[in-house]
Amino acid sequence: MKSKKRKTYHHGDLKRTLMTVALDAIRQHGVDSLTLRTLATRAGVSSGAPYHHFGGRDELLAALAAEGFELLASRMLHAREASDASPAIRLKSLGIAYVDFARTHIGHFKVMFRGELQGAAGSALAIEGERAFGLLREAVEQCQQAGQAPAGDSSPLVLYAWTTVHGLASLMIDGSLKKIPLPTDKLPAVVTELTERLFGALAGLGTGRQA
Amino acid sequence: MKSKKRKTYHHGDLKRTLMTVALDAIRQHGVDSLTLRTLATRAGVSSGAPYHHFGGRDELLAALAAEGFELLASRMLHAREASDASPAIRLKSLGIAYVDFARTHIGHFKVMFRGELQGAAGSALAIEGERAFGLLREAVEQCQQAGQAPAGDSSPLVLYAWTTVHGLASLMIDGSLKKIPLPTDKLPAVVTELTERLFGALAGLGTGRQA
DNA sequence: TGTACATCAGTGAACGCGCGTTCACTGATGTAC
DNA sequence: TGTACATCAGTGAACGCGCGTTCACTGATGTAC
Repeated sequence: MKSKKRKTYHHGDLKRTLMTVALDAIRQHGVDSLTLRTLATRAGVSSGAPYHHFGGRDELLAALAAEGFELLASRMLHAREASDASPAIRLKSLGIAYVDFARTHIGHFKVMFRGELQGAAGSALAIEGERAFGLLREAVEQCQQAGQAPAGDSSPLVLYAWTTVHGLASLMIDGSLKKIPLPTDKLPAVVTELTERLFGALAGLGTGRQA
Repeated sequence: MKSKKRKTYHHGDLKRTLMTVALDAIRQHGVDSLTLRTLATRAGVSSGAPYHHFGGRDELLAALAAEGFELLASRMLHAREASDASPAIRLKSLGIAYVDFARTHIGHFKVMFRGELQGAAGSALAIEGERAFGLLREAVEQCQQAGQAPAGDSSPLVLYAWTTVHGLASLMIDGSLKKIPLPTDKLPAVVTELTERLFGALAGLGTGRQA
């Protein structure tokens, strides 16, 4: 079918191809319906081929999740470096980077945040996920030190930031955003603006006492 | 095993039992790993029994989702009735009701918001889901009319509200909230306070132009 | 109240299917000399 | 440059398994008279 089909016996880049095909399938149909067999078919190889690159289905998913966490962290790190004007602006950039990552890496995002991967590989991934979270916390606390966010325990503020970006990302990904009549082609701009607003509102929070 | 096991040939309330057991399994292990066979076993009946009450697995899931949407709408309606002081307070109550529903109905919530149910039953459910969303929109627009939220297109504000409650609910449900060191027993109170703050901040939004 | 019968709601064996995974194999590629 | 051989990365048939689903059956319940 594919014009690309070089009839070499050795594929050359099957590992990457499998991951890409998997991400595409996950983006469209979710993690659960992913099977190694259809993956192999879609990649143009036999059903046994993937086992030369992954220990099994779970290992493939773990690899995707790990890649996703790395990408997310790198996006956020990059966003932080690019805008060192003020802590508040830095925090805003981090939030936008988070949402933008989700928007452009739907497959990764879905694998990363399905709760059911736990286990041995799961805890390793949890540590990975901690990095992005740590960046958020750091940025929030720097806002506090600069007087751009209310002092005190940072946890509620971090929770607020996390809620905002993760909520927006989740809605975008499960398709619920379609309920809101926004021009689809302008969605990125709208999302950016909204993220800015939401994070901008952080400075106005926290006047009450902590629980 | 169960002391409850009345050895009547007819179960009496198998439909409800199956749904309850299913919700429990989904809460713990997610939708994907749910099988009718283990469900039947857990309910103490044979593998064929569920088919006297549901057309099949998909129909059971659809029933759970429908029940969830009804419960959510009823919770939100109740919250709205209970607090007709001012539009802003009403909006806050709706948000709290949403998050509280998610917290106390994790199984329902997971079934309701997995994107992959589409199809014939899916569109029917989408309409159901529209109800809760409509209540939010209504409350936001009443805030606008009362001057408690910035005028103009309500969509960005509704998106803001939706993002907030859904994000908080999602984080609670996939376990990510464990990353934030909060006393577990006080979580409900914290969530309530946070939701109040988030929705309270809505009035300060929207000074920019719409996209 | 008792009896005959229809219907309801279970049983449990059986079916086909698709999946993850394994394995003996084989063609292509890399390397030592 | 050519040859022998090891290794890599595929093939494709086969396996067992658990699942959704079906079906002939049967015990329990409801109803008409």
